[in-house]
Amino acid sequence: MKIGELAARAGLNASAIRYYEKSGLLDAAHRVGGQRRYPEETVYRVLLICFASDMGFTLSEIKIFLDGLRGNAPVGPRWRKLAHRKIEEVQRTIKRSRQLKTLLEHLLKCQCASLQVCVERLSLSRRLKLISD
Amino acid sequence: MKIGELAARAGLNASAIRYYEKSGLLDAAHRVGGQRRYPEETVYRVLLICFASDMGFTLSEIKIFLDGLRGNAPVGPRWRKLAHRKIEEVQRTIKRSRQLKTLLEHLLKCQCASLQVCVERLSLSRRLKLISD
DNA sequence: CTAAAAGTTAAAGCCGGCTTTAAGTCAACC
DNA sequence: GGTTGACTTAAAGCCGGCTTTAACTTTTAG
Repeated sequence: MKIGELAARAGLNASAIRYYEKSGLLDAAHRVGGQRRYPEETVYRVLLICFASDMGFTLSEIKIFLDGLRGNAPVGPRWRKLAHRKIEEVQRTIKRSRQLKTLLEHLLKCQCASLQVCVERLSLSRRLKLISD
Repeated sequence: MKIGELAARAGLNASAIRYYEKSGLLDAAHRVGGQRRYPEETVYRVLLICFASDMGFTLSEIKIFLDGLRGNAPVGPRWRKLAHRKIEEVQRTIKRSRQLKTLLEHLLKCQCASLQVCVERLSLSRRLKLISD
């Protein structure tokens, strides 16, 4: 498979694939006349990269993730550490997102005199509470 | 209040404050001998910017948000449109985050032979499901 | 056989949100 | 009144994750 087909099957540009190679996420591909040729498995690997990327992993995190893959199941202390860190990060994100959603939905229909009042009513973030002191 | 104090009270660098001014988030400050002087209210405005920024708004979105403030309560069609868009965005974020959390917690304790198996068991994203076809 | 399509490289560009740098000015204290 | 620290500006730099550009080679279709 040439780079164009691989890219198309993963929904990426060829330049992104080359970038992944340069970043160490993909091994240097086998060449024919200077051109990269890929085996079928690479599609899976690239789709994994896309998935992790969608999930908000940075490329260097994805490298740790992929380096930890053994028989397609991730393992190893580095990986476990990353996973724990990510879980905490994700929990904070969820909390923040819920607060924001609550605030926005409230603001769209509220009659409060000021943001401070809304924020108090919704018991939002310490940072914004500081404001109303 | 000079820029350094304002910055300190908002937990920012002075350069960030100057950047906000240049970006139109803060009005050009009153000057004394060429130096910026701020009234107390500006602290509130900057804290609002920090809060919105924490919440994942871009600076240009924050501009819309602040431009819509009337008596500290946001209004106007531009603002309402932004709010609706943000709510959808936030919903997607929450969904994605939950999936990721589920996947990571599962991977930390699972005995699945491969990621494909995990993904199937957890009924995850279409994109990764494609992989297991 | 030829022309177009797809591949190659290194290097530069882009985005947002600042920070840093350089060179200079102002203010606060002794 | 001099030193030091906080301020000023414009411009450049940084980060990640690519894309674009330019100049070139290889493959493929007709």
